[in-house]
Amino acid sequence: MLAIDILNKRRLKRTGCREGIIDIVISADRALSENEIKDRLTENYDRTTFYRSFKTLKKNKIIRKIVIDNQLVKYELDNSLTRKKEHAHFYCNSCKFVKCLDETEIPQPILPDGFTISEIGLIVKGECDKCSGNN
Amino acid sequence: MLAIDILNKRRLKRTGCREGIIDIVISADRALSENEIKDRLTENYDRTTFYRSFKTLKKNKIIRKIVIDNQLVKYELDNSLTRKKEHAHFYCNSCKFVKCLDETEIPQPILPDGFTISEIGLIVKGECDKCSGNN
DNA sequence: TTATATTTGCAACGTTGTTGCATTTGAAAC
DNA sequence: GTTTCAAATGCAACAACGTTGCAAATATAA
Repeated sequence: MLAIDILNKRRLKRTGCREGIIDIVISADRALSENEIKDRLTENYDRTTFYRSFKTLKKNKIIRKIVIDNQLVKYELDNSLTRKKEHAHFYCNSCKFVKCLDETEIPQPILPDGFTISEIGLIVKGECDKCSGNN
Repeated sequence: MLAIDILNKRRLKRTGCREGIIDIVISADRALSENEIKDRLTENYDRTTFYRSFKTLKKNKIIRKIVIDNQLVKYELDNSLTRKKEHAHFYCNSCKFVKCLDETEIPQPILPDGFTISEIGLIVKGECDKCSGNN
């Protein structure tokens, strides 16, 4: 999976910032925060450019936003590109990493009549094995 | 249920800001944002005081934070005071209100060995009956 | 009424995120 | 390779959010 192909397929211009973000998210083994991504970029981009790139990539369903908390957001490759289904996320309060919980079932929400769903998010917080001392 | 009693029971000082926030959250029929609460307060408090009151009330399990999105947080009376169990929340993308989904089951997360849970949050986004045009 | 630990308000600061605008650049056409 | 033009970038400015340190005010307990 190449950043270039992903951008071309969506008729988005190939720019350094976009390619960099996509490459990093593709090769990451877990969801990353904006700063974690920024630190891994080989080149420096203006804050504005960086934010705008995220917005574009989100809108085009290339990356997916995982809201852990206000002021704490992580990004991963969109489900449509990973061919993963909707899944929950675990956040370790100590080491701050995020892990996909592929086994945990996302419930079918029971909504009042007339309500429609566009998105669902399930966040589990706690301590991972290394931080809980239970490993 | 009185704000005074809630504060006394936890040995917290009864201050205007704390009492005001608690009173508003008790009488609200849905989760409110900080600004919605601020607007309903009869007195004005400094931003710092307001934030610190929230922190204290959260820490003492009087109010509960519902993270809708980064930059959008709502508060409701803590489950321990409402005697409600853990429940999901619905957020209407159009009218921005939050509704408790008491019927929707919160799944038991399946975690790797050694992982522990402290908190779980299930947010459903979409359109309510009034905004979806399906009512 | 007094004493004291807590809370408040203010000033200052840092982060996050957006907008407008001039400049630069990617991609397509020639 | 050169030209063209819409789109993306970098910069400045701005607004909201959130925290910290500190002096002054205040709630509670003695």
